[in-house]
Amino acid sequence: MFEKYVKLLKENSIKITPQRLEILKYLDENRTHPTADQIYTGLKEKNPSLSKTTVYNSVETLEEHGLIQSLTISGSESRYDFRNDMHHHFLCKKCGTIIDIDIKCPNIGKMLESGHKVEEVHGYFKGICKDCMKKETKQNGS
Amino acid sequence: MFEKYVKLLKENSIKITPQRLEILKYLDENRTHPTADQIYTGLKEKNPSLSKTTVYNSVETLEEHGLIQSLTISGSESRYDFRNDMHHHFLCKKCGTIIDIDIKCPNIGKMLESGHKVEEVHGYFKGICKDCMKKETKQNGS
DNA sequence: ATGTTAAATTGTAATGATTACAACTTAGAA
DNA sequence: TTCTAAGTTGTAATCATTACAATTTAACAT
Repeated sequence: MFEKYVKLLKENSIKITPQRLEILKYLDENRTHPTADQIYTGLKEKNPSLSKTTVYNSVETLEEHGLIQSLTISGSESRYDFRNDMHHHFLCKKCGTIIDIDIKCPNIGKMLESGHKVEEVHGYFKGICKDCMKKETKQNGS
Repeated sequence: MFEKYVKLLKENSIKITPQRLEILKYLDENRTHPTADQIYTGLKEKNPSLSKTTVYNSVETLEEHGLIQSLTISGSESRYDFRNDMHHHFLCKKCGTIIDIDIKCPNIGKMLESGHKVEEVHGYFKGICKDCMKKETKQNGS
């Protein structure tokens, strides 16, 4: 059940706690880029003793060790992504969905030459997603 | 003094107010990607009646009309950029500076084919800036 | 110039995400 | 099994942002 996450934590010398395992599992199974509050609400029922502070602490630890990624695409709250490989994101301003965009940044070469030490790369696109576009054209009858 | 900004507002059919002119001028002259609070503090002394709500309202209006850009690179607060052309940003985790990176996103072509309607593109790099790197190597004596 | 009105500004209060903190609990090493 | 540093919890504080109602004003028509 949790072997996968136990392994991940062990490999990164992070102390194993039931809360961290639950949070990792939740993020792995919910690739919707949830907020801390959504993680908390999603786990609270089956883990009544869970505290929201623990969610914040845990995602911070997991991010520091590179196990997960945090996104600031929405502006108002952080979102968390189980994927830690480089990819970009698209935020639909209409339905709020955040979609993974599987492209790598071709500018990294230039950045490495700049003299700055680059540790994170975030590519955020914002607009109206494919599905909402379809709905719009249907409504307009055009 | 303010002709440039009067022109900008007129061209975009935005009602001209002293507050909006001051805020635009501040952003033009302070290309440090200031927060709403920094704009407010920077202008408050010479404009004692200025309200922080007005700063928030104004930057929102200016952004909606495409005159300025807002950045969510830091996560905890929005930052505002007088430049509205496409460019990327680098946030130094050590000194907090946000540096303009003059590269365009070569992925836009792919995005246009994706079916999503792209209205905004944000490229955020995070790490340690050139200056802080120099200081670090000096300290280490290496 | 003056009057009119919708829009903008202001100050304060509310909200919402996140952090600080102190008491309690627990994972993992000895 | 014991010990201790680290993790968890709940509550209270903080900080950015938004809501709102009263006042003021930009811009247009007269």
